[in-house]
Parts: sequence; C-alpha cells; structure tokens
Amino acid sequence: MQQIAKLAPSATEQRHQKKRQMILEVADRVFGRDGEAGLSIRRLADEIDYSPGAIYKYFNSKQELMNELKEMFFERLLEELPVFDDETGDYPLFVRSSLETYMRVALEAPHHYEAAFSGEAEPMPALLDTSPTSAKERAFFHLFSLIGDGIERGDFAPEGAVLQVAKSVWAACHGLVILMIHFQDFGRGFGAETGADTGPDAVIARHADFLIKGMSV
Amino acid sequence: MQQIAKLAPSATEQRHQKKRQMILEVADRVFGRDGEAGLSIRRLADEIDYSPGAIYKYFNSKQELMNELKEMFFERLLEELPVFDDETGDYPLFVRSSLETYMRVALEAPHHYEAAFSGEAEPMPALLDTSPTSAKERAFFHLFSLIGDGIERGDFAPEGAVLQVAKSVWAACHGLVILMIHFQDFGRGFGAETGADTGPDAVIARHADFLIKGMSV
DNA sequence: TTGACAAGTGAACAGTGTTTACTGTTTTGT
DNA sequence: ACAAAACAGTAAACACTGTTCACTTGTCAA
Repeated sequence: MQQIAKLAPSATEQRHQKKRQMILEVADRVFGRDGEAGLSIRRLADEIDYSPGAIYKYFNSKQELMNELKEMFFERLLEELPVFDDETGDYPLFVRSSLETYMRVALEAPHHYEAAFSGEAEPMPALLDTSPTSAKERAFFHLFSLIGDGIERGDFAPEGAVLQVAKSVWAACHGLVILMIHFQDFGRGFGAETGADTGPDAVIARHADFLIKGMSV
Repeated sequence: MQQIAKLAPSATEQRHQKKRQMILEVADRVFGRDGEAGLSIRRLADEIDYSPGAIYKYFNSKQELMNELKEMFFERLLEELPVFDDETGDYPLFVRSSLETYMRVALEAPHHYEAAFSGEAEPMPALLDTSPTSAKERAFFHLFSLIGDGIERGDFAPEGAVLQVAKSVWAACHGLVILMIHFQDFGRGFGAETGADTGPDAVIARHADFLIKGMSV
C-alpha cells in the first residue's frame, strides 16, 4: 500500500537516512584526505565495518555518492559566501571578497573542488532568469549574479555581453584554483621580488584585484 | 660488455624505438578519442595485437606512457604558437594571438590538456632565468615570457609583480579551457543577446581581449 | 655453434565497482 | 499473535583494471 504523500517518514526510513548520512560523513572525511583514488567502496566499507555490498543499499553507485559529496561541498561554499549590505556596502569590494571566498574555500577542499569539474562533460546550467536547484548550480548562479548586478548598478563597465564578462571572471578564478592545486608552489616564492606579501592568500587577493580592475569603470 | 657511449644505435635498438613509437601513436589516437578511461593497457594491447604484458617491454608503467602522450601534445602546441616579428609586429596583438592559440589547441585535444593538469600535484617548474627541459615546461615558460617581455617593452603595465600578472593570465586561460571542456555549451548560446559572434572561438577571443585590456597601459 | 639477449605470451596477483543469492531481523497487515 | 513482506547485511562472484613473472621463441654476436 502506498501513501499519496509521506508526511511523516517512518522510523525505518529515518534510521535509513541517518545511517546514510553517517556513511556520507565518513566518505567525506576519507575523500577530503585521500581524494577519489583513496576512496574505494571497499575502503569505505572497511571504515564503517560493513561489507562492500552494503554500501549499495544506500547508494545506487559510487558516482551517486560522489555527487552528494560534491553537493555537500557547494553547500559549505554557499554558507561562507558573504552577503551584500545595501546600506553601507561597497559593491566592488563585496565582489572582490566573494571571489576571494570562492577561491579560498575551493583551495581548502581541493579534492572536492577538482572532482566537481572532472569526469564526464555536463550540460551548462542555465544561469540567467532561472532558479537553480542544486547547490552547485546555485553557487555558479550566485557568481554570475555578482557580475550581472555589478553591471546593472553601474559599478562595472559592460565591455561586451554580461555573460561573457562573468564567464571570463569565473574562468579566471577557476583556473587559479586548479593551478594552485596542481602546482605545489604556485602561490609561493616570489615575495622577494617585490617584498610584498607572499603565500596563497596573497596570490588570490592579487588575482581578484586584477579581475575587479578589469571590470571596473 | 657496455659501451661508454652508444653513438650509433644498434639495429635492435632501432627496431625497439620504432615499435615504441608505433605504440605511442596508437595510444595517442585512442586517448584522443576516448580519454584515459578508454585507454587501458589491455585495450591498447588488443589494438596492436599484443598481449598486455608486452607493453611493459616498452614502458615501465602506464603513467610513463601517459606522460609521453602529454609531452607529445605540448610539442604540438609549441609548434602552433606564433612567433613575434620584431619589425612589423604589434606586441599586444601578438600576445592576444598567442593566448588564443594556447586555448584553441588545448580545446582541440581536451583529454590531453585535462590529463596534463590532473593526478598528483607536481612541483611548480622554474619559469624565470632557466632553460626548461620538457615541452610542457617550455610551453609554460613561453607563456610567462610573453607577459614578462611585454612589460619590459612597455606595452603592458606592471601592476604588481611580473610573475603575479603572468600567473593571473595563465590561470585565466587555463580556467576557460577547462570550463569549456567540462561544460558542453560554455562557448555557445548567447549570440542573441548582442547579435555578436557566438561559438567557442568567439568566447576565446573575447576572453583574450579581456586579459590583454587588463594588462595594457 | 653456442650463449646471451630481446620479444612476446599466458597466467597470476591485487585491486577496482557492481550484482546476486542468501541470510537473519524487523516491521507491517490481518 | 501470527504470517507475510520488507529491510539490513554478508559472502561470493563477475568483469574489469595495472602490473609482474616464469616461460618460450627468435635473433644476433662471439
């Protein structure tokens, strides 16, 4: 017998979801530490004292589990992104801070971030005039809105189409993160040249400056 | 008995190298079509009518074979990069063309390009005052020199350290390529907005413009 | 001709994601 | 309360993967 709408999840269902969540947390920890190569179904099963097959009672495939890990990452990212204060806020500064946050959070979870852009090519999510569903899409949507709103407000100069500029900025941030993940010392070692701050945070900050300046009126 | 220096490779050695090259070409074709997932040792062995173990008479590991495929890609890239003509050349235009070529060639071999930046993190190659050895390093070195020379010539404004600007530009190009590889329609669909050219080439061109403009005096 | 080396094979090892038949156990409907 | 159905978990197998190793065959050189 099937209910039309399950308003109250059964105790069984609750236990199931709770255990599922537990598995996800363990997987998230292992994946964050050792990456996709280190997160095998058997390894994960060992970690939670289950047999490998048991995992498939909670996830249809490793891919599905991985997608949830990525989704969890983007939810964390969305939480950390700053919110603009219309009264006292400086919009370009707000955008700068947003881009920095995007890059910083990504660098703090390199395996998650890298995995989110590897594997099979996916269709480009609609980023204008739609309500995105997944956290991943919401994050990208947020990023695009930053630029679009900035142009609307008159803080940024619309050199070319709005979406083109947003794409360029997003790509630039994405590229820096990926290169910093891939090259061990990409964000380090050139402080002597100018005496300025060195380290990943400085590279991120200067990159954001470069982009904001390229957009500003 | 071991020769001090093998000036003339033996016929045996020549055959070995020739067959090795043949294997590489087949691997390159399969990898270009189906990516790393589609290029297994067994599949490759099938393709050349060998047994899987035979591959290891020519390569110590799949990783070594993959590295040679990546190296071949960067050699092709280097061949396609334009050369600056000191007499008649417009330097910013030359840089723009160079960046476009980098992105275009990368997009033509998405699996190769993606593989070159995935896997284990590697140390950042020295990009100033050294002669790079591999084609991969030479390509990156070339890219950095573009910016450095432009600043020296006075065509680009040194906002911040030379290397910081070069990093930002490289990262921006890299990011756009990766996003265009990962998102199926990243370079398409917004022509209606402005009536301008659409398609990957247009996105690449506008991205290059964005970067050149950000550097120019 | 004999001995050393090269080329290639087939089987095996350890690992992967995944499926299936099979257990108990728990929940559910009558 | 009892039977039936659903659930949770296991062991074993399947079809892959990269890699190694003993073994045979062929080629070249002293």
